[in-house]
Amino acid sequence: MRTHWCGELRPQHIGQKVRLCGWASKIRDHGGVIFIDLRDRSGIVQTVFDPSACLREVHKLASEVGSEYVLLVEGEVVRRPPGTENPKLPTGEIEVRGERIEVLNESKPLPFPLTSDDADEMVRLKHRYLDLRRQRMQRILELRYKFTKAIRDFMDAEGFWEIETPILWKHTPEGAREFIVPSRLHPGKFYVLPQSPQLCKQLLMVAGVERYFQIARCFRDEDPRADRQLEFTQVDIEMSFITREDIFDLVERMLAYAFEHAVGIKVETPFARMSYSDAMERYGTDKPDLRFGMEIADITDIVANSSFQIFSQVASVGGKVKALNAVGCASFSRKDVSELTDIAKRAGAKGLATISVGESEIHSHVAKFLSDGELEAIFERLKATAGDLILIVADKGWLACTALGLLRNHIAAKLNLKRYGDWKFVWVVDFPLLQWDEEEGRYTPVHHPFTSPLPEDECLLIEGANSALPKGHPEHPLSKVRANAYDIVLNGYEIGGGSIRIHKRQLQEALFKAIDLPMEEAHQKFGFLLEAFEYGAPPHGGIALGLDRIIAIIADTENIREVIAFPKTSTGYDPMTGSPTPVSEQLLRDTHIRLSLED
RNA sequence: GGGGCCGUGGUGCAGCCCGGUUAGCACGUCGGCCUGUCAAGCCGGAGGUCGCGGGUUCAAAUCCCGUCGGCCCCGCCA
Repeated sequence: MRTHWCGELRPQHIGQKVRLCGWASKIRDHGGVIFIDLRDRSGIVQTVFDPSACLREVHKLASEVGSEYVLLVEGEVVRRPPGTENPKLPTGEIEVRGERIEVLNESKPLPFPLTSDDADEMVRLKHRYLDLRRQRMQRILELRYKFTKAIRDFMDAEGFWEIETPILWKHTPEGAREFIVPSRLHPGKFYVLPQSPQLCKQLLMVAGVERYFQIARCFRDEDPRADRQLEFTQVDIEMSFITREDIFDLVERMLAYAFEHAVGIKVETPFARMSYSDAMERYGTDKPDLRFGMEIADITDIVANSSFQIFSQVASVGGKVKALNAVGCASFSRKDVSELTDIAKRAGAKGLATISVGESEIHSHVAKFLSDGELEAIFERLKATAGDLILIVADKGWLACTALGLLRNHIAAKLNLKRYGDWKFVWVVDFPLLQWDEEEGRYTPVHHPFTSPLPEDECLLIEGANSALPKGHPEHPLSKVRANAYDIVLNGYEIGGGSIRIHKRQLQEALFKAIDLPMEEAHQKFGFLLEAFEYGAPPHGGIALGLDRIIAIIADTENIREVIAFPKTSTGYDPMTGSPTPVSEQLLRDTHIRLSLED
């Protein structure tokens, strides 16, 4: 139908007759000359219908065109008259002199403007097919395609096979709440949609596939957030006969390749690395944003004996006094500071001490309790100079760090330190393998129950079984086992995580014992995997990357719905189709389901 | 499960605090004029149960209660 794309026309096409297809984006009818901006996937080009240069009926047809009419326009590419070029358009030096116009379809007036970005999201989602017509959304769709394409190209070159795994899967307790699918052929029984292809990809390793990947859809029936959806996509990878170094190397090269080939962004490799405990100590989070400094410092030793009772008391019971230098924030208003205090309190801190450093004086409600020597030592440790604002939280170590971590992010956002175009990847390693679950009264896996411990920590798993210390105690061997697991973090967002898996029965049994999962029950839940592991399972490990989140970061949006073609609202509703909906009585009967709705 | 913010013609907003004209503005839309615009311009018109229900009041977009929907956060997300 067409000879060219609208957006590709340049001065080099001048003189050519072209036939274009697209939508009428913007119409400027001067009574005489009519301009119609014709838009297709590639961009926009101005078409002109001049009554002195085209047939009368062509001009009449053009005058009847409405917004978003679907058009076929034929004409000659000409240079725009001097002074009328539009530098805002890539095609702005030329225009198409319309000689023929055909209305392929009409359009009703639109429910929201396609030319601005601030329409109500609900309306956009209801008419997503219109929303996706907008150039910004098309760029995102294109970016997402190019990114996954690059990943496929790269993984192919590395010898990986993309293998599809079942969507109808088996219910396995632990982990996220699952979506269930009733079985018509097995009355009263259900499939579930996979939270991730985790177990499948491990079975593929037992199967000798060695190098697997998949752009995999995953489903979790948890409350969505700005950066979460009920269904999302992960780049799922698993390899045999490797150590975590191999995974790091592969993923670093893969991301560098995809960033460069999809978006032209050069990414520095190798990525930074940081232990979990380091991340918590220095940044107060397991997903530090390394685009800016402002590290958290420990000043417990400086103020342990100070006359400020809150500090000395916390120190004497094993707590920590942590501080952060909000560089250049001395001028924060009372309101700003009270906002900071609220954030700290939300994290569980009892309060926030601040010291505002001036040229010759300091402003602080705690300074009078601190000696000059103590103040000097604090300034020195935080490299504080005039104009800075020091924030101090005294509490249990991890709580003080977490509170300051939140403040660090808040202040950086306020000071505009989270700059777009800065790509700071970091591997966070050596997570604890287990965490104590107060409610359930047992240890639970931080990652998942097939994550191996660091080789040097395996003995702690055995020791743990015989320890005299109460479970949950921070010094209990089981609290101290580090996992051979890793997260990858980009600009403060966790974009993926993985581990080297357990592949030996003995270690797996020790792990189940540590989390108080009887072998019998383990077999009920994961029997197929445990059995598979008895037939020569190779050492293996892998990672899963959150594709939606990565695309969102590149597209510079906090909202993951922006990078999903047909997303759902934060209650899991789809305004376009109206789903979820009730189903017919017949379908319920077929699938042996009786509803018991309250009220 | 809990908390915060929001809901006013098709779209984006104002009005709400301190109740009282015909609910205002911009965009879009419709009609007219207009031969170089690109946020085209000028003139005119249509379009609103102020999310819904209840209450207070002589009187409610405005105050109160409830409810529905949206967004964000905590819990949750191995």
